[in-house]
This record gives sequence, C-alpha cells and structure tokens, in this order.
Amino acid sequence: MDLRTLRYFVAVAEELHFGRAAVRLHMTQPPLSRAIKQLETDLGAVLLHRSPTGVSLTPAGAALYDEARTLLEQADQARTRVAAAAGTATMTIGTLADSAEQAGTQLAAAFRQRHPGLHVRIREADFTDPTTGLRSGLVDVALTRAPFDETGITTHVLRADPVGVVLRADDPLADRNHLHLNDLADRRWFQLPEGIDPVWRAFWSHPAGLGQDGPVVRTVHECLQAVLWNGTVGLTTLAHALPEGLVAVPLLDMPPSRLVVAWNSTDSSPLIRSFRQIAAAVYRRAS
Amino acid sequence: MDLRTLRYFVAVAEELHFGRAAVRLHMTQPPLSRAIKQLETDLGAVLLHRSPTGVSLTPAGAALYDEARTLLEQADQARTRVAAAAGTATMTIGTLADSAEQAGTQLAAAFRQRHPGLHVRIREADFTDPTTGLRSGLVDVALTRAPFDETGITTHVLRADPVGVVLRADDPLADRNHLHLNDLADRRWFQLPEGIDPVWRAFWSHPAGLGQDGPVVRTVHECLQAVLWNGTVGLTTLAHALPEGLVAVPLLDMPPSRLVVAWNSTDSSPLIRSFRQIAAAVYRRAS
DNA sequence: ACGCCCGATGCCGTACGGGTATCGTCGCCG
DNA sequence: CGGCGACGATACCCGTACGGCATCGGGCGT
Repeated sequence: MDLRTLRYFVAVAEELHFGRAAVRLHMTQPPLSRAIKQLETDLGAVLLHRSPTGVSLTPAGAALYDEARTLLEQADQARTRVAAAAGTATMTIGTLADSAEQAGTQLAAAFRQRHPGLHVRIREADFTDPTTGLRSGLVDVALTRAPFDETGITTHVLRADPVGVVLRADDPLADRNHLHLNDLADRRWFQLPEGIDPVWRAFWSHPAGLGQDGPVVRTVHECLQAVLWNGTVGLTTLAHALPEGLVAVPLLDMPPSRLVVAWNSTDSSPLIRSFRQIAAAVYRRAS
Repeated sequence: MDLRTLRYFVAVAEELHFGRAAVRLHMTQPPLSRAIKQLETDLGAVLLHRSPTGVSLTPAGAALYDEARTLLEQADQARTRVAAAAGTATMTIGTLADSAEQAGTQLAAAFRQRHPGLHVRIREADFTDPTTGLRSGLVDVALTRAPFDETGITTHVLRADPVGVVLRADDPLADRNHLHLNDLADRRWFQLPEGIDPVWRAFWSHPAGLGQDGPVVRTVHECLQAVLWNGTVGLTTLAHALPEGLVAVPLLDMPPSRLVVAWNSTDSSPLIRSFRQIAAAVYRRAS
C-alpha cells in the first residue's frame, strides 16, 4: 500500500470507471486494473464490485476511499511543511477540480518561466473547500470560483462564466438552447457535502429547494457521473468541454460563476502580486 | 514520496546511522543511502547532515520525521479500518519498541499457527503510548511494559525484568556489578516526550529529579543512541542484549519492569483469551 | 602517519510498473 | 435471437528502478 496506489484507487473510486480513471491518471486501463487488484490482495478485502455496466464501491472500498483521501492530503501537507522548514522559496497554487484546473497548469507554467528557481506546486481541491486550502495555509494562492466566504481573503476576478444545466444527451430538454429553473422542477439535484462554505453552498444549491435526494458530489467529475448514472441534473460552467453523452444548456436565472484569483489578505508577498498580474495578462489575451 | 521511502527515512532519522537503519529495514546500506538522497531531491531539501562521525537531522529533516511518523500511523489505521469495514477477522498485536518486540513476533507466529485463516498484524509503538494504541482501537491486544494508567485496561503479567542503567563501556562505573541512584546524581538523564501517560512517566523518570537537560527519547533505540552520543545515561530492562560499546548495570533501587499482556477490559473476544493463554504458555516454557 | 569507520558511488541482476493486443462477458438493439 | 459494442480481465513484452555486491573517499582516533 503506497501513496501511488492510493491515488489510483481514489481516481477509480471517484470515476467509478477504470477507463476514465486511467485517462485522469495519464495511463492506460490494464495496469490500473492490476494495481487495484494488487491493492485488494494486499489489504485482503474486495474494494470494488465489478460489472460490465460499471463499478461500485464495497463497504471496505468506501472506507478506504475516505482514508486514502485524508492520507493523500496529509502527504501533501507534509511536503509543504518540509519545504517551509527548509526555507525553500515555494509557491503553492490551489485549483478547483474544474475549468480552473487547466487554467492552473497553464498559469503555473507561465509563472515558473517568470520565476526560475522558485518551486511551484499545484494542489487540486474539491468542492469541500472552495478556497482550496487558503485559510489552512495549504496553498498560497487559489484559482477558484466565486462566490464563497471571503472574510480574510482578497479576490481578483479573471472571467465570468455563465452557468448551465448538465443533461444527458438523450434528455427531452437536451436540445433547448436555454432553460429556466422552473423547467427542472421535478428533477433530482445533486447534493453538496456537509460542512462546506455556506456562501458556496447557497450559490450552487440555490435551486436545490426544487428537487431533493440526489447523490452527494465532491468534484465536477462526480457531478457529471451522477448525471450519467443516476439521472440527476448537474450544474457547471459553460467554459469547458463535456464528455460524450452529456450536454450543457444555459440556465437563464443563474448568475454567472466568476473565475478568481484568491489569496489571504494578510499575505502581501510580491510573488502573489506577480501571480495576479500574470493571471490577468493571460486572461486578457485569451478574451 | 511514497510510504516505503518514508519508512526508510524514519528508520534513518531514529538510528541516526545508515548502517543500523539498514539492518532494521532488512536491507543493505547502499540502496538506503540512494533512497534517502532521492527523497531529498524529490522534496528539494536537505534532510540530513552527513559526517563520517554520524548523521544529524536538519530542520527540514526534523519536520519530515514528525510528518512521516503521523503519515505512517494514519496508513496503519487505514488498513485496520478497511479490514473492519470488510468484516475480515483481524487481530492486531501492539508491541513496544523494546524486548517486547521480539516477543511479539514470536507470539504472533504461534498465534497465527493456532488460528489459521485469521489475519494477524503487528504494530510497533514507542514510549509516547505505552498501551500501543489499545484505547484508540488501533490494536486489540498489547505486549508492553507496566506500569501505566490501567483504567479500562486489564493486564496479565508475563515476566518481571530488573531495570538497569545503560552506560558506555568506557564509563568509570561500567564495571560495577550494581549501582544505586545516588551513584548517578551528577549525570544527565534522558527526557520522555510531552503528554505521555503520567504513570509511565513517573516510573521511568523517577530518578529524573537528579539530573536534567537530557535529550528527549521516544524509543529504546533513541535512548541507547543518546547514551553513545550525548553521554547521558539511559534505563533499560536487563532482558535483552545491548549493542557493542554499551553495558547495563543493575539498579538496585528501581522496582522491576513487568512485561504484560494488556487488552481493553470491555473487549471479551475469545481471541484475546486465546492470545493470553498462548503468551502465558510461551513464557512458562521459556523460564 | 596509518588504519578504521561510515557514507557515497559504480555495476549488475531481477522484479515490478506500464504499454499493446486480445479475450470473456454482459447488455443493447436490430 | 444473434450480432455488436462497452468494459474489465488476461497475456505478453519492455524499460526502469530497486536491491545486492564490491569499492572508493574522507574524517577521526591512536
């Protein structure tokens, strides 16, 4: 049981699909299957129920998923703390598992080029913390989506993306070119996990008063999977491409989601100023 | 940075000696050196100061040591939780990094033989928790040393070992055949870490009122290292062999340390009864 | 100054991780 | 009801990297 294998397992547990998990891990499916099987024999427990239609977690798998997530997070934290103790100049960029993800890698590359010798790291977070770890000091600057509770945090808007409903391509409403919340009154909506930022929750589960009982989602991937498998409806920004079989229809009565750079207001490092400027420049050029 | 490498680093950080760490890890020294060096380049920080006389931790190394210990512990916990969720019959034996260590592996083998099909795991703990994780449920039964705070815990004494002072072989007192605390009034004593079991602390640091300012030790290995390097004096049971260059002299005014089997009083599993019986039988035969 | 101890380095064999090709099986649809 | 497609498992191959053996280099003690 090493951290690499746990990363593999987390990917499979979130995608519930070996093929897609392999894509996310930048590898092919067979070695992934083997690694999971080895993990199962190592732990002496079956973690996944395989069927040709898909994959589901056993109780042991669900337990390991939680454990693995905290372990990987702790490992991440360990790196940060060691770097801090070593006095190494380090910049950690937090991104949301979202369109901000690709923006993050792109900006990180530009930032590395601008500041050679500096250690630049990227940390991916999920919906459980829209600040991606700013408050706990896990990251120095975040590429994330407003709105969230901004006390103690300063933000700078890069772009505003309209929000759309994610539907299966065979949905009767899939070919509309726009929708209202009323059109979806009888649908099941995804739920956000417990204990997350209330402002964030209010924004994204604003329409949740209409339907209930959807599955809890922690990442965009999980949200899209829920649409495909559970027949719920999801929400997403219209900024990025969707996988085969899903379409996004603009939702007229949702305010747009703002892609922002965020940092702790007390943190006045010149690196953050620099990062903000580079981010702004990249997005000015892109639009 | 995977868990295996972290285990390597923890071993080196505790032994402060590549060769001994390699022995503890059941491997040879060269690949261990390489692994640590790779870890350093991976983290981008120097973890150890190497000198021909020995090894010392840099601030970054000390930080990683703490992080790695908690990570490995969490990983251990994860295995236990997954096994519990899977409903696998599992027995976890906790041992103190002490003479109880070898007794543990020996008993585990006998126990495995008696209960084939059962998963038997060993967890090594250090002085920070003399119950080796009984209260937190990390282990089902502990092979450890009394006395400690026994509320909620039942113990069964296997053996009583007299306690001795550990001295360097070249110490002027090394050739005595017994000593009293007064003989050591001017020496520096090791310190136990913060927040540990008060009964345990009272027993082992009973003579600490005499000297102060020694290094904090968490394992027997660390204690012995402190004797060799810092010229402090250590305490140990007389049950096991000492490395070259160290001698143990019986301390007349210390009560003996009792090797015990311990389990949660509320836990009335038949496995624990069985374990107690096997342990008693093994030690009856041995004496 | 010589020898010893300890960590580093070079070299080699093996074993494990990852890729490509293919199979077994179940569900779907004509 | 039979063919097709999707998905995970299996077989086989290759490269890397991990561990062992032999040796080197540099301090420290005598």
